[in-house]
Amino acid sequence: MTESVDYKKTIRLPKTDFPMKANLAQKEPETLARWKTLDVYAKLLAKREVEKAPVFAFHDGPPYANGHIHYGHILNKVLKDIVLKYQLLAGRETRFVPGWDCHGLPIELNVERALGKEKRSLSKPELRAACRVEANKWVDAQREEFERLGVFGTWQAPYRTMDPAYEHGIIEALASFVKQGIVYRGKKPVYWCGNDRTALAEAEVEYAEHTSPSIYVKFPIRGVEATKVFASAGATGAQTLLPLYAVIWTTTPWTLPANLAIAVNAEYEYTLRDVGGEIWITAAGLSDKVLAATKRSGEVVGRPLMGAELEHVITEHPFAGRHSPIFTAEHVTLEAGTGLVHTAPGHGADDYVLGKKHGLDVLAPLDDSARFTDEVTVPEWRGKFVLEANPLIVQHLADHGMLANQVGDKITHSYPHCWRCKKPVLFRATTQWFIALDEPMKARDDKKTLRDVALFEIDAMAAGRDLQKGESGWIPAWGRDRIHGMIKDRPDWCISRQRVWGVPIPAFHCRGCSEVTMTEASLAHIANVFAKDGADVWYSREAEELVPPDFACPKCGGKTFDKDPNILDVWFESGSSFWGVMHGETYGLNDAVPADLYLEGSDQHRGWFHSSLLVGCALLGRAPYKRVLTHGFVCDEQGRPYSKSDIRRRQEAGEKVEYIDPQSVIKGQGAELLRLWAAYEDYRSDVRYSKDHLTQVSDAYFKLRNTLRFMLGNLAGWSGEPPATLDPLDLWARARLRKYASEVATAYESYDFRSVYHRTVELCVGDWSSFYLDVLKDRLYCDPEKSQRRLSAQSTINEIARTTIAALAPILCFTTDEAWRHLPGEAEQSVFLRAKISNTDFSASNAKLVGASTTFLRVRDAVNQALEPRVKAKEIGHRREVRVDLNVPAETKAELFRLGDDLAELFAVAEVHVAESTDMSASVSKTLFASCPRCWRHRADVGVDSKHPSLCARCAAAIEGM
RNA sequence: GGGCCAUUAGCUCAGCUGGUUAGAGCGCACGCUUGAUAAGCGUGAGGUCGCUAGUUCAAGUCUAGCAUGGCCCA
Repeated sequence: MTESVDYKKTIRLPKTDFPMKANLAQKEPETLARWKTLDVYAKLLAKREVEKAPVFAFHDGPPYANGHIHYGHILNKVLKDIVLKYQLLAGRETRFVPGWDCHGLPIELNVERALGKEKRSLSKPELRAACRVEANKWVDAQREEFERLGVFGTWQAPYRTMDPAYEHGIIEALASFVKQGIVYRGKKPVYWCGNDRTALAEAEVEYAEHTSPSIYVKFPIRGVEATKVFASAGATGAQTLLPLYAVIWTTTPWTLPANLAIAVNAEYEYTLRDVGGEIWITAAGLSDKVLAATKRSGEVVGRPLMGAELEHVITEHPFAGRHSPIFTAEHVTLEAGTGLVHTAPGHGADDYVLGKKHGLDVLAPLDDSARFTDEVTVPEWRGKFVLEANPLIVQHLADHGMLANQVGDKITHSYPHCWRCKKPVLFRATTQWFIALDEPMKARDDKKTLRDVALFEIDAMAAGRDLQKGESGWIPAWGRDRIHGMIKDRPDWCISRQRVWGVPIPAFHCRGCSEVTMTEASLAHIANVFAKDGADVWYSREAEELVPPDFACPKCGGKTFDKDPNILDVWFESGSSFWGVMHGETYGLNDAVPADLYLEGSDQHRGWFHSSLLVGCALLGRAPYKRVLTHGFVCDEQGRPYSKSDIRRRQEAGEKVEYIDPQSVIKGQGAELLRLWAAYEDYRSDVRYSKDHLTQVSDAYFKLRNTLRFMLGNLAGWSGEPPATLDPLDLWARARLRKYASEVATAYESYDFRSVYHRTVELCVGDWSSFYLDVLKDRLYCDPEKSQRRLSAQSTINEIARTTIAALAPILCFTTDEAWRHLPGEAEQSVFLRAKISNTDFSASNAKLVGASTTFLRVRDAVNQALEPRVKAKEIGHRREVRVDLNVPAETKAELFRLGDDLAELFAVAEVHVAESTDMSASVSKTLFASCPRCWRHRADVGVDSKHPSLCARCAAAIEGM
């Protein structure tokens, strides 16, 4: 009583070196270096191999090797890494071979821009060499940025679509299509620059104002065709004897020689109007405008016709001396023109599709410099550059009475121009290579088409073939509808591009007879050449050096050839990745086809998933993957795309938005936060990103970190000694933990990472921090060091810490690695080499125990509510000095004691008295017990020990034992 | 214009096959603690479940349309 003892020194407060402050930006690189030194990933893979662990075949979709990584890349790679690390911790072998898409236009354009004028003097091999350097530059940059995120993978040996081994795979994939007999050459309109004599990609076209002729052209409808139209319109009398014309509008007179049809919309109304001696057909809604533009007036004749009624009416071409039938098409609108659309399948995309549908020619009577060829019926126009021919054509129409408006009418509109020479471009059909979607595949017994097989595969995956029962191969399930619609409606695959930086289409053109040859055998030969020397040889060697031995033109027996000038569509390249990378041993994957999982953004339903599926169906006869998981895009708080360029555009438009550079986040706060962010958002739709989100993620991070820290601190000095028996509360905690573990495993298995996040936060906040750990403090701090109850608590905390760290490891790989090393006996280890995530069964007795806590916490809430006003009123200082009187139903009372018989301890109050009653109520008052100066509890047994008259019995014993 | 998707508290998410006063965590406000302290605990205020019709005894949950936003096409 007289002595004043500093009891604080006799209690065991948490003690750990695991710091509260994370200092991630500095620690993460250290952890990465440590992983490298320990060779953690390789060791883990070797371990799984020794264990003969099941393989989870995971395939990386190659990002384009162009520019630094942005949030989309980060989201994608982190999600992949979470899957990968989970699979590893779940005991499976998962080798992640990262890849890059290295060929293609953007890199080629970058190189050209950098070279400037020099470009023109560069040979193709030189240009390709420069592109290779450029691609490698970005591969290296992105590799560093991806590795910094903590992503495991064989970074020292990635795949690149420009690797000879990979190029070999591409040619083999192409050979499989040839084998199926579905590769053909055909004509298709592409953007074309007549000045540069080259095809242009979409990205090479710039829109600018341009003045074009504006002409209304009359297509005569004669004889029975006219009679038909008049009859449908119910027109009678003298007017039916007048000349009848379908009137179209165009701004490109030069495409008229290639006109083969007229398109109308089936659902629009069309009217006949007598404009003074002749009758014009136009859409009803545009009729007045057309008359105004042509300075005419006139009465409506008969009743309006639906576009559908005009279908198959045959008009006459105004000068080419052939027919031009009317077809219906959905692309016809009432925005401008006459509602009747001049259709030249060789000069327009819609026109091309419509022409295909009706079996029209793809007529494009131009040469490479956009001059008319001899196919043009009017001799004076032949050899003329099309834009120079324009006025001649207009005059010709006028001279022959086929022009409805005035010579010289103009329109200024937005028109595509060549990005390089700035001249207007045109749309011109050229010969391209295609893969037929609707031709029976020769190498198949059932003769199904590529489209048939692809659609079948999409549904087989949706039905969960290759998977656990009830699981769909499309995650989320609507992925099936999306890709199904795209495959169902897509046209034939145009696989050729008129560029240099890519894999050539290795076909040989016979100099003697122009026959083009590309066979399975020739491709097999080329594939081997490429495997050895790379595709560059196509440009550095002569055709004769590239053909197979004893090769001759199958048609004329010729021996001299030209090389096909086209390269493959890059989607064909990346679509072949499962073959180039997953198949065989090149990348250490042991023939892991089909892959268990592809995981990319939802834009890839049109891109990589799509092309991979088509290649898979030709090459394997099935999809190259068992599952496809898609994620959305990264958007800001308003839901607008969060990309540097988008934000810059919006800033220029005066919006108040800022772009947070991901590298600055990594350097400032650490990559871990971005990893947690990726797990925290619902990736199935677009995910949000902003400073506030980062703050929120950071708050959650520190909550988790501190909870772990507290647990680690309370394991200080614990020798691993197990208790003889476990305290009921600890039994509850273990049951609760098991429930959590099973939920987490289920969540990971179903790729539901945010559920892992939410479950973990709920657990740490709701169960551990505010209840379990809070209650435990008294035991941990004040009990004798080796008391059974203290050991029971510590061994349970050890379980909890290990399970929680393991559960978070796929997401918070840096922090969990650090925390793991602060566990007793794990200082030199890595969480990835030691921890496992397992789905332990959650038994019925466990469920009952966990259920009891619900009751308990409900009663505790009632106590808290009773307490709150008394504390607010300053009547009670702390719950430690509170006596609780409970009235509860009998069954609640029984439940209450399942977590332990010391309710005062569980409620963290001085005393609890329970009485039975029909409903529940709680009241609080001040206890009469004295408080123990060591443990601060108010207890009945304070002073029972004569040696320590101020202490409670437990504390007296604890002091004695020291 | 078409296909697919999203829209529940300030934020991130739960709400299963339609069924009592819509939940959690964060944030916020107020209070407690100072033996997890650049921490911890408690209490509380926040929602006409995007809008409009409809089906139904009953709709956040089903149907249709619309709006806003996204991806992919045209």
